[in-house]
Amino acid sequence: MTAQEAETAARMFKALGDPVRLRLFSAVASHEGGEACVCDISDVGVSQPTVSHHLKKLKEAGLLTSERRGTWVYYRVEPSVLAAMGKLLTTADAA
Amino acid sequence: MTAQEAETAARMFKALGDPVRLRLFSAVASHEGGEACVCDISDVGVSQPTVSHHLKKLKEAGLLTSERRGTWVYYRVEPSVLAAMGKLLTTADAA
DNA sequence: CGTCTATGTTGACATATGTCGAACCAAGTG
DNA sequence: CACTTGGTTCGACATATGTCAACATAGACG
Repeated sequence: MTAQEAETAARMFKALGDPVRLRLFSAVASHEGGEACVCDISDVGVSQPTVSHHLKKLKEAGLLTSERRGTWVYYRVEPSVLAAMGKLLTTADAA
Repeated sequence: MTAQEAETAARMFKALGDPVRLRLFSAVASHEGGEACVCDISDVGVSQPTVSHHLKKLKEAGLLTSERRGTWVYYRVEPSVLAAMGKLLTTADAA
């Protein structure tokens, strides 16, 4: 595993390395239709700006995408990235 | 996913959220016999104390175990934890 | 247009993190 | 016992991170 590969992969793991982000991510992933409005998942125990901040981080890490539809903003998971991380874990030998 | 579950899982993701740790972890996992002496994996571009520091973090996160055999200290991966993280990723919906 | 609701952005601040050099411990060797 | 090699711990420091309150923006709706 090269330094650059590690850098890229570490960004994704790091994004999930915060309890609030992990819960937000899980909430989006488990929500009906694979997407969730912010208002549906923002009861994680922190203030609303903090939720927004974490969602932005997850988006920057490439784990989520967002789309505004009218009043609400919907987040959905990026499936390919999920698969890549899982593979990296189960076949760490080959990495 | 409860706050406590998230806290526990996030610790593991966080541990892999640093490029140096990810490389160390990958190096141990991919090493012959599933274990590696520190001297075998310490060429990741940081000083040796830093390597030791990161290995300690990985150990605290439950991802690695260490054992001293004579002069050298050997690290090996904790397979169960790996499986748990992989499962958490691929079935984020059920989490 | 004005205003209300839903999100995002900014600024500030306390704490955590990654890094190193120096000092320290552990085992082997003379 | 002194010396060397492998590894950890300590102390310090710069930077990153998580958090909030305050402010800003985007649509909806009258």
